[in-house]
Amino acid sequence: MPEGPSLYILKEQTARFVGQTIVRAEGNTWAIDTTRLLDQPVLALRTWGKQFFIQMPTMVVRIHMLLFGTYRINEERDKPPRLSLHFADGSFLNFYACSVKEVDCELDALYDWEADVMSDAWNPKKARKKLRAAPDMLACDALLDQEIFSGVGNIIKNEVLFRIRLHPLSTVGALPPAKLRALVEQARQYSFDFLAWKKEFTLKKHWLAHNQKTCPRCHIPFHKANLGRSNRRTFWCERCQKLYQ
DNA sequence: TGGAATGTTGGAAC
DNA sequence: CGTTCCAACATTCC
Repeated sequence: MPEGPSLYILKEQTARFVGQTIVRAEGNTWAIDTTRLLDQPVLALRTWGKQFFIQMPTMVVRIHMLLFGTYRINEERDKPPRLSLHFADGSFLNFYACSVKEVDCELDALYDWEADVMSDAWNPKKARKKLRAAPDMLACDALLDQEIFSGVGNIIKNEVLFRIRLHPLSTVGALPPAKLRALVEQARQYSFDFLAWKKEFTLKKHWLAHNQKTCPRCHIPFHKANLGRSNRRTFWCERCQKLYQ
């Protein structure tokens, strides 16, 4: 569920709730008082990277799916919902095993919307500028930095690095300008490929590096290790992916 | 079947 | 005081 494109799908599927009023709110969340949601109209549903915001007149609730979060629309699961919102027309939206919290209403001041790779506001020039300002950062960490590439997760990281033939331990400052540009371009492009494949339920089938044993390009075994400050699982080909440092 | 994983946070430890 | 490390959360898959 949790990378940016999946949240984009969530936003699409829940657009029908914008403008509706919450007539019942419950769930096992401990972080907010669900009675405060009662009788509030949903003013907007937004995403920033992997986060989902429910904007109401007097509060904004943030949902983060973390690793295991799920949701259902007009459908129950066999697990208790973390947050369940029922609307005047009888429809409902349930979230499970996610993080729920109230955030400051000033969303525009809190988040850099130009950093969201799924957003119309995505600003590749600004992303390159942020990268140039962090020359010591490793490529594998840069892609997971939500301030630069909001919405990119570990799958997208591995696939982008493989696609642009960049070694995960390359330092950002050592990248030739064309490679830096490709990194930024593909962070967005792969995210939209991810979105299309996710919608047709063929995402895993299209993985070239993530969770793979052998390089599909040169057929030698992939390396697999937890790399970088982020210490996340990384798959790469020592032959195809060039190291810059 | 135990362990790891599409992720983040907060607090302890240094 | 800054940074780094680690547990916690909770579900699915192999």
